[in-house]
Amino acid sequence: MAYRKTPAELSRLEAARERLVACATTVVAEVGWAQASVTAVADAAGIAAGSVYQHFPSKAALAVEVFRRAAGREVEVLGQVVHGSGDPVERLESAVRVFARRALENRGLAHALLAAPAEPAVGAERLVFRRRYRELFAEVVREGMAAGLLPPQDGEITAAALTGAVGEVLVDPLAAHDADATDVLLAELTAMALRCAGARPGRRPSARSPRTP
Amino acid sequence: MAYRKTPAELSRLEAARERLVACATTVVAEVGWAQASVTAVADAAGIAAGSVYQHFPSKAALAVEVFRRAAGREVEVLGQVVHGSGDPVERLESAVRVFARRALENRGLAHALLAAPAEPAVGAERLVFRRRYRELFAEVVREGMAAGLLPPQDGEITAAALTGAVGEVLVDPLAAHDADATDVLLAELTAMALRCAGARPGRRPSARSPRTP
DNA sequence: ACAAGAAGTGAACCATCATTCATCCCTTCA
DNA sequence: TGAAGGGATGAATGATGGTTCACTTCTTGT
Repeated sequence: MAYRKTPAELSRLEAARERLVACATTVVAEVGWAQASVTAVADAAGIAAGSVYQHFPSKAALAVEVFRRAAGREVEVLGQVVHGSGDPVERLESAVRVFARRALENRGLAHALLAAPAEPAVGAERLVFRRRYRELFAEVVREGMAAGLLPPQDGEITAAALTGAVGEVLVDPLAAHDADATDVLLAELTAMALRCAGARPGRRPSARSPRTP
Repeated sequence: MAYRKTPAELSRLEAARERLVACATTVVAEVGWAQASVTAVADAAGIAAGSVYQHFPSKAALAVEVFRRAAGREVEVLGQVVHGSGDPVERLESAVRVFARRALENRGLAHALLAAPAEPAVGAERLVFRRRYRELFAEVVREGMAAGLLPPQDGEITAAALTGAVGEVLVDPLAAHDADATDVLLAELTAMALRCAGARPGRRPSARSPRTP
């Protein structure tokens, strides 16, 4: 009799689950949470609707997993920048640039993570991750104040403002889509962010084309 | 026979419609769009669910009307401040303070207008009004630049950032609710906004308690 | 006061999905 | 090879909530 154990069969299960999460992420990035029905997601993954429940107890659980994975990646990347090298102001500038660039590279996903209407479970998760974004920005702002590079301010509020500001600029169809316009947008955004935190202007003119990580 | 004409009966109809919109606004401010079912709204207005369709062809139409009224009031008030007296920087500061204060005074409504998940029709309307907010901020930023009070920048981007920043700070449960904390929050917010637009600091120390319209 | 017409009612209707489950099929082990 | 244990299936189920409509109630003008 075939007992419930399976040597490499488990990996097939795990792979199917991963594939499901990946496909669901794609669907959500393309059509938003509201249009991402269980059927649509299952179709995209090439499985039946019922099979989704082999991997997740509910649609909400799948949605939360999708959100956590995607948002976690962003927080991870942002954390690397914020905790990287350079003075606090440089790191703040890099953080905003990286945050914005990644969002511009995958607008659909950025919209889903930051703004798209979603079920309550995802909304709650969104608040959690927004706070993480904010905490990262707040850290570097506080460091900048401690180093005397930024004027006294409430780091939390500045951080919240930066999160909201970048999101607002990115989310609705304001900027063009060609690479040149993207560079200009990034330059304006980072300049705005530095002003917002009170960094003294006129350090570097915020170079356009050369690669600035 | 009573023909379809009605002298003062029309006003009763109009009053009922107004009452419906007002009650729906209250419900939305209290429980959000998602929980504001036709039944709930009708109950709040003291009418039957079916009667809603005497005044609006669909729930979406009612929702859009509710949104337009409320958001229109905000745009109106903001426009008065932006087109009021004082130098551009003063008007920018006032605009942010008024925007934020009004939102703090009615958090539920602010959340509904700025962030709460909503049906597509309301989402579309939200984009329209966000653009109006932005245009107002952008105007005063451009004036500030023309007057040499603000450094060169993309007024649209700064305006979008201000809208997003204020929304972000206000919307999620960050700030306390007592009057004192509100004053501090408003002071920090306006200071952040002035930095964000690049206004030279140190003009007025942004008084706390005295009434600053 | 009465008839006609409009507004109000709320239970029934219908569409949309998430979820379930009887069944099928594939893999595993004797 | 064959039987058994689970994953996979997808049509049926159920819940939710917007919308409709046959009927009641109210107002109006004769």
